Amino acid sequence: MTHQSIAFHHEHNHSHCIEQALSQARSLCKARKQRLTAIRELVLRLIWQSHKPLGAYELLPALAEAGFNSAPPTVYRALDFLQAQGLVHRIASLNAFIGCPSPDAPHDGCFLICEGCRTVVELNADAIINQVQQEAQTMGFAVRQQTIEISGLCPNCRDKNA
Amino acid sequence: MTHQSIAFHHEHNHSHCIEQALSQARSLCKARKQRLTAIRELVLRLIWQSHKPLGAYELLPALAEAGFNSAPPTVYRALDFLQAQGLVHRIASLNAFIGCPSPDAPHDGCFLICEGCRTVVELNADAIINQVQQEAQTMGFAVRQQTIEISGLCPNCRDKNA
DNA sequence: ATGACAAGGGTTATACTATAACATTAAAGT
DNA sequence: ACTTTAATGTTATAGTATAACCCTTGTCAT
Ligand SMILES: [Zn+2]
Ligand SMILES: [Zn+2]
Ligand SMILES: [Zn+2]
Ligand SMILES: [Zn+2]
Repeated sequence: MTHQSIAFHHEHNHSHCIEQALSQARSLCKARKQRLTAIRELVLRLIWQSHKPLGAYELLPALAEAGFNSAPPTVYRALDFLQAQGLVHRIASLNAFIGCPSPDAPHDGCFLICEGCRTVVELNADAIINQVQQEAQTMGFAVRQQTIEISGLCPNCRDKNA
Repeated sequence: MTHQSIAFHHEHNHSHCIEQALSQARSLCKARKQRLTAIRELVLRLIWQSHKPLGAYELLPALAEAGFNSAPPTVYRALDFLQAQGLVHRIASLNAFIGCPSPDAPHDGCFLICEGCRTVVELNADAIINQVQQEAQTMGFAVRQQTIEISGLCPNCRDKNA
């Protein structure tokens, strides 16, 4: 099992995913002198509850439960921060957010989105990104950002449907 | 100049783009026994006013001017039809719609989006799509749909900024 | 310490995007 | 003509995101 595909294995030790994400976030923010406040950490933890992307409004009830203000700006501010730090990605085709498993270096994600179980896996897709760069270059186009979101069926759901 | 990149050349004969798109749409719909009604054709024509994507709500005033009902469902229905026929694509990262220059065969577009002039070009990106297929396959993932949207600067805007 | 400043968060309102549901009209097939 | 289906009109509402303003808290220089 590759590191990337771990999310497609439903029985993996997910608390490890959560703890690793939070630990990485803390050390990254510390190194960058950015403040991982209580709200921000909570939002990050909520997003990492699973490998399924969450919409901003799905986060609000949990913020309310935790005693924070739960108006939209609160969660969008936290999400903006987390995105700026590369800790979460926004999935444009779903209007939803997913934790980044490798936030050390800033990058655009490349996502496999299962339409069966809604699990999302972020690929290390250098090959795709290089291919895109190449195509763009022949058009004289200077790439700044890439949105690459692939929908379909993960191995589990594909087998079920077969 | 390649066929693909024509939209990046601001001085091209755009009425030719429009007429070709409409003529293709008429013949495709006829062949498929689908009705390209007045509203649908108008929406398609509006979208082809330029090579810049339009939001659904940007179409409403023109529909009103033409004497049609201009409530959101009207334009979304037309857009749904045009998308189903492959005549327009939705750009998820912009919540906007763009005409498809090659609607004969159904496909997911692969778009270069200029952040300077907002012009969008659809690539014939078999190479990218094959690369994506390959990456997905190694994960056991069955691709159904691809969202590939590249933002950056077109040749013109890149030169201006330099 | 203390004050000045910047960053974060609370709060209200609103903009923007998209769809549900049901009534009415127009088209197509018999 | 009659039936049936597809398209459009209409009203209401759901879902996503941001503007603007104010107050609190943290940061930092003095
Ligand atoms: Zn996990
Ligand atoms: Zn990532
Ligand atoms: Zn196309
Ligand atoms: Zn441009």
